[in-house]
Amino acid sequence: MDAKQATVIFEALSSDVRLDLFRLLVKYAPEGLVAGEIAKHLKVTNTNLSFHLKMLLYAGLVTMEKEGRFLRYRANIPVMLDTIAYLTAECCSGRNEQCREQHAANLASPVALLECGPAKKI
Amino acid sequence: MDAKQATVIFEALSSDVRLDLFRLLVKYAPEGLVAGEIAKHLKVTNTNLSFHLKMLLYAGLVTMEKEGRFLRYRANIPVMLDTIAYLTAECCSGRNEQCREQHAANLASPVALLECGPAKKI
DNA sequence: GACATAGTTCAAAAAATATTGAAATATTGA
DNA sequence: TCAATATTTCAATATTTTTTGAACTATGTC
Repeated sequence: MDAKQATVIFEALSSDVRLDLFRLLVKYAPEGLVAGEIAKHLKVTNTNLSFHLKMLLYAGLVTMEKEGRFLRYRANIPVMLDTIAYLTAECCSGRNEQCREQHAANLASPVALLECGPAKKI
Repeated sequence: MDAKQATVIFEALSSDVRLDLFRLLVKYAPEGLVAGEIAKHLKVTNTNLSFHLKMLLYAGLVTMEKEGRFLRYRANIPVMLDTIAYLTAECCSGRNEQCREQHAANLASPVALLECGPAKKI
């Protein structure tokens, strides 16, 4: 994955509606949902749902399959895994061991977050 | 991390300029860079750089520290690790086995070592 | 064929984001 | 103190994204 593809994916995930949408499809994986079922779960008009689904499709985060007169959407998990791999590479930049240790420490004691890289935290 | 925070982070990463900016700061971690140094690396006006840095700060992805008359910016790696943990949880949603298989099939990248599933981080 | 259903596309309006130059703030050094 | 430097804030403009309702396409049913 390159930076351009990554920004398209982050843009796809940067709206409340679309993140909810994607998480819903993950929840209903691997069967997915048809558009009408999605509309029942989320409070958006059909038109707007189409718009956001198209953005997720463009980013490659979901797939679409025709099913009679329905359209079934599914989360594309491998693309999400590639995204995670990209962030993992970007966030540590060759300091993977260090980051992994500190992340483990973070999980062990969430209050005292250890720093990975810079010695500052918010 | 909740969905609201996640969308703010994805929004921060959804612009070419800001993704480049964040990756630059990761590259120069843990020392970070002062604003002027950043401006030399990226082709952006100072004003616009300030604007984008502020968004990354708001998302928590970078930290700022005063240094005489300079301002030093650093990537906040723990926040990125939390983001990866969030995506890892979102992408599999209780179907860890299935995702792990897909991930194994995906492992062309030498970097990605994350497993899938909420309680399985690193 | 006529009709209802599922979902999309289109065009316009509304809202949010990005970029710019000028002015402001703060720090350093002479 | 004065001038130079580093960087931000402000206000205006340009651009992009989101939302909406109406019209359209395709499928299934009677």
